[in-house]
Amino acid sequence: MARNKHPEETVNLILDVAFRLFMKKGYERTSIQDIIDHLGGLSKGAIYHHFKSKEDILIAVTDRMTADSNKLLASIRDRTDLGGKEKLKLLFAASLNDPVQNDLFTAAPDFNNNPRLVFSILHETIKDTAPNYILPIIRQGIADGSIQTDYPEQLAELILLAANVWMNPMIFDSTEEETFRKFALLGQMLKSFGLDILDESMSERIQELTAIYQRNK
Amino acid sequence: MARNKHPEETVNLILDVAFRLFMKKGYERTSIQDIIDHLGGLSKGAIYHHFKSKEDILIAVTDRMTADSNKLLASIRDRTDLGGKEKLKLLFAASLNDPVQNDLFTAAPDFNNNPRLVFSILHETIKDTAPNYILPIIRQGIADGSIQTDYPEQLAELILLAANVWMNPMIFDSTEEETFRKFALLGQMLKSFGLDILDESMSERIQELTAIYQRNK
DNA sequence: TAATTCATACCGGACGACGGTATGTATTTG
DNA sequence: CAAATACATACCGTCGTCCGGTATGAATTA
Repeated sequence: MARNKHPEETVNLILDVAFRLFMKKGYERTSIQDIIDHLGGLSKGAIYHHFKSKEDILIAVTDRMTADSNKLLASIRDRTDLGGKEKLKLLFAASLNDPVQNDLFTAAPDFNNNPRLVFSILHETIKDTAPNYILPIIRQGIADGSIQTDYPEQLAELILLAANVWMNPMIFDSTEEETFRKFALLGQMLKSFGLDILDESMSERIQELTAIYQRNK
Repeated sequence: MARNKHPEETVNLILDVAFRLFMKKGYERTSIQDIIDHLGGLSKGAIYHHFKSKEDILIAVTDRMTADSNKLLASIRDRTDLGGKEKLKLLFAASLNDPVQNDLFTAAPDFNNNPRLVFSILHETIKDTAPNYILPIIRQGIADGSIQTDYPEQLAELILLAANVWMNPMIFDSTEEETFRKFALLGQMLKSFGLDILDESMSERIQELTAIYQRNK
């Protein structure tokens, strides 16, 4: 393979291929050789020139996955025209309606046999998304009176764990019906914290995503 | 190593060693050779005589871990002298006060770098414990009027996910303070579902367990 | 403009460790 | 005593990683 004048293209190619394979076959069952075979001529040396290990590729892949999502979260978090509760609601809606969700659910990653991926999501959710994106919003909500809780950090974690992990139909292979019921219960729980932020259109949307996943898995 | 007249002892030895290593180093970073080295003379042949794969050992290890716990859950689930809500409360108390928890938290498994273990817990919680142990109790509670919900399956999952995974200080390396606050928020959430089943003594107990973990990790 | 230097993209084989298997042997069991 | 079982040993293919080497291009110098 000829030397690429724009090495970032090579990096992106490797990440594209690795992403697809990790999602389809799982991290542990994807070998470096598998990746090479889908690289169209590039070699093992190329991979280890750009990444220091297989684990390093996984980290880059998940980083790229969440980068866009985090940008969306940050843009809502940093708005100055909304109260805390409004931001939370918008955040749910915007995340669900993000068109890239369609791509992800169409890809239908096999999380059921993907300990590494699930672990990454879990870890990222608790250690990054909750404290850096949800917590500031909740704090704002406390300040402006739209959210009441004595445990903002924990509320951020619990909400995200339920919404990001438990509600994710790809992780626990939920049917449309189950997703609907999970969403309803999540709504009740949020309401009990004074957060009446889920609505019918969101429920329909997540059922739609579930259906996409079930069709393509 | 001489042939053992009681092969179950060999099986248990293998499981003991594997358990300790999986907890300390994580599943993926524990090699078959590591296990052999701690077996006191036994060889690879012995392991592969009793287990068909490394994964198989992990399954046996986790099965043994949850067997006792499940026995406790079943004994409460099957009592006929208690209402649904009372059973739930007793279940929380009994699980926390089980002395084997001290051993586990003293062992201080490194879940932070243990995707397989965390995944196993997550999977077992949702696919086994929730439907087989919690759900029947919730159904009973609905029947006897002590629990109200339209989504018993989902409530069982959500409660257990929060209590078993989120609240587990070993998984997210919580401090005593964080554990206390998580427990308080969990209590609020349960109360919102009409389940005022957490009390001060449980809070103290889980803080005690957290302290044990933090000392030994 | 041509020659030189140097960093970097990439190649491809070697290596050790890994999980797993085939086969042999001693001991127990029925 | 024969079959089944408990283990040992030698070995296999694959894996992730490393590393010496080459090709290419950009910057520097002449």
